[in-house]
Amino acid sequence: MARTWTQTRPNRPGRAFRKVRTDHAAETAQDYVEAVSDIVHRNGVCRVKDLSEHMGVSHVTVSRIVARLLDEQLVETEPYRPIRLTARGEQLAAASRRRHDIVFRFLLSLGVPGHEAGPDAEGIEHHVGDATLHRMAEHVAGCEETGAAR
Amino acid sequence: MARTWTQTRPNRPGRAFRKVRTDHAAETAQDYVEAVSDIVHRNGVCRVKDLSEHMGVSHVTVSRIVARLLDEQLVETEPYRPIRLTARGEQLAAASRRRHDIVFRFLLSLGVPGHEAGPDAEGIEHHVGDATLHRMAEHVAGCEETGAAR
DNA sequence: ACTCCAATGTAGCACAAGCTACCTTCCAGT
DNA sequence: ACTGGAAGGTAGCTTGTGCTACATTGGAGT
Repeated sequence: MARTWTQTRPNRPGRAFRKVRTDHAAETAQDYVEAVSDIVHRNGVCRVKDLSEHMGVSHVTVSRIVARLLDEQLVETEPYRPIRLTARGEQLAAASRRRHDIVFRFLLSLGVPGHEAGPDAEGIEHHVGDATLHRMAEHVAGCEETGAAR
Repeated sequence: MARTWTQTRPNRPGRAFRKVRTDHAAETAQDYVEAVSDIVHRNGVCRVKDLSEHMGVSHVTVSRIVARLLDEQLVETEPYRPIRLTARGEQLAAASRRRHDIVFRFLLSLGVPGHEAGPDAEGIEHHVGDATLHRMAEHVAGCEETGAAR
């Protein structure tokens, strides 16, 4: 096996590992903002219920997270009213969706079947750095140039 | 505003959402078990201190997580003593490392520079399904056949 | 205009993972 | 043999995300 222990597991304290709790909150924000964007485009409005179904969690969880997005000025809403994205929220949603699309299409171009590429892209998208994303985009472009997937 | 679409709309293909986030504890277990394995191979023994440096968190966080791994019989240890993997722990570590290696080498074969491939692989490895992993392995094999990683 | 119920909000619990502050243990060097 | 400092354990707080149970709201339909 081509890998030695110290090569890929540098003892650089912490840098290679995420700070789980902190990062996760940011990922969640992105996921929700992206979901709001999707739902608004599809349904016209986005309600707590829509989000709770989309994310597969209870409405309680959703409304707490929406409250945080409100604090962060990513969404605006009032009690019992639909949820809209602010300009900042739209920006974040667009960036997230772009990233997601690249990862998703990259997986397809790799030959991963669509039913697995979707969930995998959801999980992966938050963990690809700029260089990796760029390489993925190039790979997708290369494949689409020379024909269908692979 | 008449919302007549109160029934659930299934997610569109390609937007299937990530599962419950309680899988997260399992990811942590894998990361720690892999780290213990790495450290034992490198240093001979693995201490709480080594883990806290490796993971970039305080020793308190480490010892709480180690206690959980103990419950799950993935490691064995005693107070103030080094941490060893059980047979189950070794198994899990081996599986995790295999997965990690494939993702890491795949990123390299894509042309991602090593200093970014490491952290990205850490994040990505837990979100790669079997089909994706298989495709990645094939891609790596293909690249190593036709020459070095670009 | 009222009423009923789905949607939403609130209270309060669990648990993971982060921290600081403080206490205990072990062992290396005298 | 002693002891001081590093390693590790414990207490207790914070935040994030999940839940159930219960209270409130608003709008659809009578």
